[in-house]
Amino acid sequence: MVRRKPSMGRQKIEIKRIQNEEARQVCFSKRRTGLFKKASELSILCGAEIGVVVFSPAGKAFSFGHPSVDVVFDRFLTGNPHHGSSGGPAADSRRGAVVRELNRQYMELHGLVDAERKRRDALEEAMKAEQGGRPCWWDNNVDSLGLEELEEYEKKLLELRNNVAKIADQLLHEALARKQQQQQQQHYPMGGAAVGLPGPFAIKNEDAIHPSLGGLSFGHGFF
Amino acid sequence: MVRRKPSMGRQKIEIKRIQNEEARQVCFSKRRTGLFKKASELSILCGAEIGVVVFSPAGKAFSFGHPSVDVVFDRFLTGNPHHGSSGGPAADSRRGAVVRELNRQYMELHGLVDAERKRRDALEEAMKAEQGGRPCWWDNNVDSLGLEELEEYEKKLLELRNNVAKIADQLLHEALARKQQQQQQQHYPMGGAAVGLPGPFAIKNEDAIHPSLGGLSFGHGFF
DNA sequence: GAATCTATCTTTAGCTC
DNA sequence: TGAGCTAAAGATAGATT
Repeated sequence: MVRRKPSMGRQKIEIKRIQNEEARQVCFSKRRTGLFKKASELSILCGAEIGVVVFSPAGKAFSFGHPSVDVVFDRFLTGNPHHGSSGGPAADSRRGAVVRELNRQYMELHGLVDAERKRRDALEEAMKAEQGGRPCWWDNNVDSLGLEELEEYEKKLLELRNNVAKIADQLLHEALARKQQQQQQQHYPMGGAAVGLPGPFAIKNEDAIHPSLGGLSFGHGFF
Repeated sequence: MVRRKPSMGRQKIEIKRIQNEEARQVCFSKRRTGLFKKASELSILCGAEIGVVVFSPAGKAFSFGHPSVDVVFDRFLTGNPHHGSSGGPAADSRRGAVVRELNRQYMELHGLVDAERKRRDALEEAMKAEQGGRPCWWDNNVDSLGLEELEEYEKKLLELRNNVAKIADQLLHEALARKQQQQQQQHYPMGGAAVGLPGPFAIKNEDAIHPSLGGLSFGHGFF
């Protein structure tokens, strides 16, 4: 009859960096799982929105989010005032820098158009006065030479500004979409608890992001 | 002698939304604290980088990060391949959409400038031929009427495009900087554990973001 | 390395102040 | 509203497979 080892059970540990690399890796896996479970429970129990990102020491990324990391981070970054949809007034603050600069440059260019228009008008005036009201044969075309195009430019520039505002607003979302493509969805069976997440949860493991790491050796391969 | 109630102790609960609003709020506070503590321990024990954002049901944001939420999220969003500095090649992909669209619009406008230049040249040619080489008295000024300005425009537009590219690249970092100003640093005494985080940790509570909520009443004030 | 086990440590539900 | 209490629930260090 073998003396059943009664197991020391869980031992108290000091919260400081674990020196043993293998033990550190095991602890990382266990606690990362536990952290995601806690996050999941918090979001379910209290209806809170949560985003968690964890990078292993080797740089591998894991994430948990409800309703999704992307939504939560976007809301965090844009200072979304409420549950409201993004792209509303909150988006203005995010794209504020771009639009402000575009407005400044637009006003500068608009000033040039205006100055050009005035100069042309004055020139036409002087011309008519000197020639006694008899116009050059191509006077009818003079407007199409530059002013028309300049005004076309001005219009285009306005469009440009508006487009850039929209694009700036989409910047983050596109980046996030790219991320989602690169990520494989990871199932969420959790230790053995089988909580069964009811809502649109998402746990991701970004394997595909750092393909170059595959060739590097990190001791025992800490991810 | 009053019968000391022996306390039922912790009761098992089902992981589903807590209906009682007050109980939900209490649970949120406790578990949020616990979640941040777990995150902190994970980052210390395993040297992992972690970012956590939690929105209370009322929309108030809390965050924990090591080394900081901003760093971790930026790394997550840009797909930072390693610990490297942000703003490197990864930033190109982030601003790709903006720059691509600006290039498209720039090419369109450039086409207009070119067409205008050709039309003007042709017109001047025809004019000279018809008048037998005798120019209008203001022929010397004709070039300054529009073409010069158009070319000025073209140049400005190029600057605009380059500026926007730079600005787009700074978008996220500016948003992050704004966030940091709005946030008050919150101490991290944790329940009563006094773990004493040694590194550059950061727990934040974004009180200042939703001043308008101050006037709203959320039942018992769920934040 | 990942899954399992178990004794213990840690978290927290329900109350009280 | 927040801090503290108590005891049961839950997480996990260490060891084993």
